[in-house]
Amino acid sequence: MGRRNDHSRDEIREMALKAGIDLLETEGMAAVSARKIAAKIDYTVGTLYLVFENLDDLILHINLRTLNMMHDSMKACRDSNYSPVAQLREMAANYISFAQQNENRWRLVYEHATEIRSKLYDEYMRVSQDMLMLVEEELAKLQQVDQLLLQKQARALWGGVHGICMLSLSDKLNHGDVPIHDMTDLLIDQFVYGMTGKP
Amino acid sequence: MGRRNDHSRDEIREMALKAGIDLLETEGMAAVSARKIAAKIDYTVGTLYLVFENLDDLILHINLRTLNMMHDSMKACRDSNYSPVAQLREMAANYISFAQQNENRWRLVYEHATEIRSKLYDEYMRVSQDMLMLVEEELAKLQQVDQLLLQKQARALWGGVHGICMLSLSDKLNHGDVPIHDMTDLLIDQFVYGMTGKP
DNA sequence: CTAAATTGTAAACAGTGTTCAGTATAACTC
DNA sequence: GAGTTATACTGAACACTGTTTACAATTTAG
Repeated sequence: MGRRNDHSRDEIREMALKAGIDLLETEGMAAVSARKIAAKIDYTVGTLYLVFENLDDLILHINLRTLNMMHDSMKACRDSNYSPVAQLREMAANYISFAQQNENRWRLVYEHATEIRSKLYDEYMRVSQDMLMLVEEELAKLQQVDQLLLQKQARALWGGVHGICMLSLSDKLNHGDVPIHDMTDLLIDQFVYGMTGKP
Repeated sequence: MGRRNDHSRDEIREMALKAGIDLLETEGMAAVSARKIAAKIDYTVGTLYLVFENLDDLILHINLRTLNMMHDSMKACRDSNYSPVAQLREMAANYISFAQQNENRWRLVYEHATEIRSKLYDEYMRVSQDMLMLVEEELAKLQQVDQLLLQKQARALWGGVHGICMLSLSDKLNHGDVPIHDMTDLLIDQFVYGMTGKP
């Protein structure tokens, strides 16, 4: 066909990402393929490679958007009326319900193996860091400790919430009839109590 | 070539699993393909499908072996001289070092999406359950609580250890220079202290 | 010794990510 | 306005993937 010039590079990028996300949400992770995305936006695979380094690059962009959504959602659930513990519980509930309602997007973030250390990866880190900061913030209200311990605590606690979420989704942990929120609440309560000595 | 009859079905199964594990360990998850396994054991792909339902089935068998190794390792690190907390720390350290030393095998267990609910899946559950029992056992020594709470606690705590391990391996959490063991120790200590009220 | 049952192969199918020679068209130059 | 260059895009190819199946070779049974 040759030159069309229907859309700018950025427009094609945006269309491709939207198409990829749509495929991911409606047909699952395996459906996110170069040819399917290309077909959806009415271009050929070659064009996709003009706009993204490779499929992994495209997927990393999708994942970055997902991570940002998670961060925004966690940020939006903050309420100054909550006690720190109540706030942490709320954020965990938020994290879990996002994962449940957007399972494919959530899984792609954590199950897609990515060996590349690109600029995208730094962005990954930054957003993950930002999410942890929200946790640190609440933990800081409960005690007077140095920055390093605060970091450890936040990572340990949120790693815990993440692990419970992960294993529950894949049903590898939640075999019994224990609701997920019960477990995160328990984790947060006991962790905080162990931290402050106060119930 | 036709009929050879060099090995029994079970022998071929065993050879295929060993070859798959070897490929996994030396070349990574992506290298575990039907053709590569077949080539390694000097049979064709068709034979593999005579012995396994499909590649997913084969991978599930590999994962089951990995899970059993993890369970055995955790069981072997038990020592009656340890206090319950020390024992939990030790088991977490064991869990993590296994994951670090067998990263590809560990990742395949938790990152390979498997939708199928086969007999293999029940085995998966059983072994996971057995691992959690080891945690429950230690927690039971620290307090007098009903079975349900004990289950919740074990799942919450071990979900936590798992999450920290997972995120650390993929470097999505451990961006700072916080050692993994520090975080699991912190998690365990604070969790247990929150549980018992004793340091 | 023949016939049947089993064992394994080889090729095919439909899909995947990725690359690239070639072409159609827009944009620029004269 | 014609000719040229640069750009945008295609379509076909390559090397892979999982999976199925017709067929051939060999063992076993009768």
